[in-house]
Amino acid sequence: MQILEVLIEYGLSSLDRTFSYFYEGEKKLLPGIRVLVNFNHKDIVGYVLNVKEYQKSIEEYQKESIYVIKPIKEVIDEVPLLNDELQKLAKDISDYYFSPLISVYQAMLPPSLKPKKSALSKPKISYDTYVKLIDKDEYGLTPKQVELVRFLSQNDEVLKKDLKPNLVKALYEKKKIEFVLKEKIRLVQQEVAKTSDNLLNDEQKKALDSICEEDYSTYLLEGVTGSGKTEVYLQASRFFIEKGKTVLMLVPEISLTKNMLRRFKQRFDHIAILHSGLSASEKYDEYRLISQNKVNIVVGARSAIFAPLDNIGLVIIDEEHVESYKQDNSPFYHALKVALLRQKYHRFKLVLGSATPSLETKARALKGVYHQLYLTKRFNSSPLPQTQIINMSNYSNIDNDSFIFSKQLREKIRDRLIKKEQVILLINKRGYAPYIQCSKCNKVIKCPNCGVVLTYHQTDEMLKCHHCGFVDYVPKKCDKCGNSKFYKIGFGTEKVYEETTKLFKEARVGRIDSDVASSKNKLEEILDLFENRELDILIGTQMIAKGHDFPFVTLVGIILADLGLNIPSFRSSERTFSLITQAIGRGGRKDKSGEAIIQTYSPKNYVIYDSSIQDYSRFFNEEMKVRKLNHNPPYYYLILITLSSKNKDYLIDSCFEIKNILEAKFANKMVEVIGPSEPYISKINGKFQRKFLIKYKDILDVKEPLIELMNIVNKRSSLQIKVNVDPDNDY
DNA sequence: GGCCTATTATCA
DNA sequence: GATAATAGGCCA
Repeated sequence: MQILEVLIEYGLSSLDRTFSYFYEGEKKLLPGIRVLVNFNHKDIVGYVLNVKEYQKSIEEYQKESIYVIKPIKEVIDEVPLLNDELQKLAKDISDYYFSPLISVYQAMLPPSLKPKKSALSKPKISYDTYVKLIDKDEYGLTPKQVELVRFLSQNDEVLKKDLKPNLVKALYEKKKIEFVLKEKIRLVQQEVAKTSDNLLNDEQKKALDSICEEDYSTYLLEGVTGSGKTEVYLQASRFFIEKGKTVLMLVPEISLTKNMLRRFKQRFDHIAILHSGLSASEKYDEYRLISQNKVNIVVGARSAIFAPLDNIGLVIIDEEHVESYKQDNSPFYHALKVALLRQKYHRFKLVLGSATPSLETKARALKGVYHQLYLTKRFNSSPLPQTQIINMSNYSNIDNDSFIFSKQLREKIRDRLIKKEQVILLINKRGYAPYIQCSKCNKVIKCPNCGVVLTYHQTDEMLKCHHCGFVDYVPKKCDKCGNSKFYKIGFGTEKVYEETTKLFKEARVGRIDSDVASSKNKLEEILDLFENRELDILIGTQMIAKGHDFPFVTLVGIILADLGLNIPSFRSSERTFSLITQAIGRGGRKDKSGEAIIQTYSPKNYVIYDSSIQDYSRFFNEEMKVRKLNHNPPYYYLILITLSSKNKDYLIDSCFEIKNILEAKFANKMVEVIGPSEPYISKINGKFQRKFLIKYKDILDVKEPLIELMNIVNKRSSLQIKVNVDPDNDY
């Protein structure tokens, strides 16, 4: 008799413990398999964490147990789903992110293998039948049969469905051939012509040599747009593959896997792809290819960090600063953190590539935790675009026919249209949140308590601080200049498109907005049109700023750079800097030099200025001061706690109770509790939400108190808690 | 009291 | 997360 310690498929912190079931069958069960069990009157899937063998009978065991133990209903897997490393990794992630262990397993595995009831109806392994010759004696065969036997003797194994069915049948009956089943790989990869390595410049060579050194550390490869980071990735990959190691290549989003995959296929074979754009069956097949050691390179997005590769030599995270590496639902993991955790087992090289590294990464590089590598020279030495900042609060700069365009931008667009060159117009609408600005002195209304921009809520026409919870009416008069008229700032792509077509009637204008972005085909279609110069002007949000190469773009216009600056998040400056820097880098490749126009109400703001001159170090130094002042990362670590309940009063009461509990626990520690405050989305599915932000220096000060808090909240069925460690946003 | 719905405890 | 047990609301 075996006693199984089983995790239940429900990803709840209150159920983040094992339940015991027994098994009296013949098989020797192993940790890491799935079983079907009855849990509270329902049959669901469980994940076996531990197996204990007993000589005594279940009746005897039951007598000593305080629980009534049930038998499992079914054994689902013969072999463990995950290797030793990944089983341990799941535990590390669960501990770090305060998330249920089962939800980590569910995040790690493809849909067909997830420890979840729904996985049972997901695609299974698909097989192809191959024909194999076992007896080449042609005696007594018809001419057609002889022909097939000879063909098969030339070819080892041939797909059965490619051959004539009756001939195959006849030869099978004469015992000339046998059938072999082989796992089918449903994702069809396009063939790509091979290319040889590009010559490296001195900086690239130095970076490559460092990455290939005999140690196991982490590198920040800081390289401006177009400095040839990918070529370094490729040649470093070759080094590790030739040593018999495997390589994991992460890119921030699905649309960028395509490009990166093509680059890798030009040099290598045996590559698997992992990202959420694949179908469940494709994911399952790619996953098996990896775990059976049939590939030595994996290219993918965030979840590919869980690829069951063995013997990893190199992990590359490209565009390290991009927020999509952080999952924003349970288990809230960040691919970089997972990579660092995996490094403990594999001792691989970790390379973080970026033109504008996250402040956390850059700070670590400067401290010597990561090794710093630079690529400062652009490919073909093409110059960076000339950049001009336009002050939109100066009325004389604004075009007479439009409030969106400056005179300068309109003039330059007209010039490009005449020259048959292309224009990109960027609307910085990331994490869009409307705010209020004085129409006369351009003062943005901020929170009197914490200086964060107040968000305007259309529904109740109130201004709210998403940092500390402050709420106020829209002021009658500006407290700086006494003016009584305010702008609500927050227009979108539609408005800009409308104005553009009005001002430039002859231009062919394309627009990428949320409608377009949700349909993959439509997005590609518009990008293709622009690439083929069938559009003159492309309008869009941040998604047009990255990845794509448009050699005929000689002008980039940033419509209102402040939009991203004034969102209530500690990362808004970092994001805006990165976006503007990248957008400017889009213009002027090849032989044509480019220009960029940045329209803003805050021309003196360091984010705007530093990005206009593409000076990351300068921005880093300025922004670090702000982070230090406001106790934000990388000076403090953050944990975002969201509490929710159907009962608003109960929620608010509980929040203050919790605040007291936490403050008592954190007294005399370097820990701050901020809140409760209203999150930007304050009501979801009929449940009200409030949030706390915990700022701390040492996780050991926070760990136990938070676990206790979660236990307290979990005892109250009408109150839910979500804990997000290292949140990407604090609103 | 009886019926319906909302809330809460519990799962091996 | 899903279910059964329990509490709450309303009517006759």
